[in-house]
Amino acid sequence: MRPSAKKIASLLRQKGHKLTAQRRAVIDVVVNSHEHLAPAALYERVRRTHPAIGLVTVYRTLEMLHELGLICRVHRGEKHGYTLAPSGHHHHLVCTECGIVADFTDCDLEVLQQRLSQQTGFKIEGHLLQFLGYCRDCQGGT
Amino acid sequence: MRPSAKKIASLLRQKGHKLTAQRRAVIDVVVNSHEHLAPAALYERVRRTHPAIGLVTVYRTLEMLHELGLICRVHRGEKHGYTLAPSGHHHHLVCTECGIVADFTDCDLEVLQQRLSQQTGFKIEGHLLQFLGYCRDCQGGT
DNA sequence: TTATAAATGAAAAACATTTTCAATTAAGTA
DNA sequence: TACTTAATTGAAAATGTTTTTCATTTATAA
Repeated sequence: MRPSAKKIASLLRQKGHKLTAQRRAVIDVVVNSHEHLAPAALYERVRRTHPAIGLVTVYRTLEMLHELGLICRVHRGEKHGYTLAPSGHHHHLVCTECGIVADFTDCDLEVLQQRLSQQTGFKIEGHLLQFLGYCRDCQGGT
Repeated sequence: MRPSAKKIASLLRQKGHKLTAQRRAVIDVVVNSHEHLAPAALYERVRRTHPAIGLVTVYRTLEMLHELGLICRVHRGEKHGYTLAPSGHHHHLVCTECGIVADFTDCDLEVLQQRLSQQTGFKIEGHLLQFLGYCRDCQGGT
């Protein structure tokens, strides 16, 4: 489930953060975008409705949302950006062309993880799984 | 199989690249390190045997090796670095503490990939899979 | 209201990476 | 071996990204 802007806002306040106009604006952009956005791109979008916002504030808000687990980082070649985090364990399928993100939850890596752990002696804490490709709309053109 | 420095060197020349002392030095460091190294860290190490090398050259060499598929990028939180690429399809198990990398080859993601492709209409071109944890040596301390 | 701690924005600092360009050099050829 | 040439190198500058600093503003609780 993708969380709503309202839900995120109330969570922020629950955690003792102030709900400012700037934060609302950032949250709105994140919630209303299905692509993942780099801080600079997000900044540009937020400026449309909130021209006075500073890039620093975007960075700070993203960091905060990330710490609260409300957004997550997406990798796309050398670049990366953030996208809304649906509740619970999940992964991304990312379009390399337009950046749109589809979420999925089933990854079945427990067996593999268990075996790797035994073979290597590593204490495994997490995994990074992401598929890259072209979404329906981006398959035709270059 | 981890490729040897010699093998990498001959591959470079095969591809029409010159084999300079600087490149040898970078390759040696990569081959003799089981951690993944950020460009700056690699630069420091190469300087021990080759003090006159420039950071730019390290960047350029890494880029070249990456394009040839001889090294690959490892993610570690917000940071990233490069490590030697064993031949063929493989993935990494990375120690978040010391950066050491263990490789593994079996990931069994074809079934999942197939299903995701059908469900979403994405044309999937690749995946990013990596486990993060603590290696045997780094499990004790903080 | 008012008090106050948190948040903001501008500017500067800190980093990371890329570009430019003149000087150097690996490697093929005579 | 000496020559030629295109590739490579390193310093410096340019670019881009992220963080820090600090004075000012503001959300929120009393």
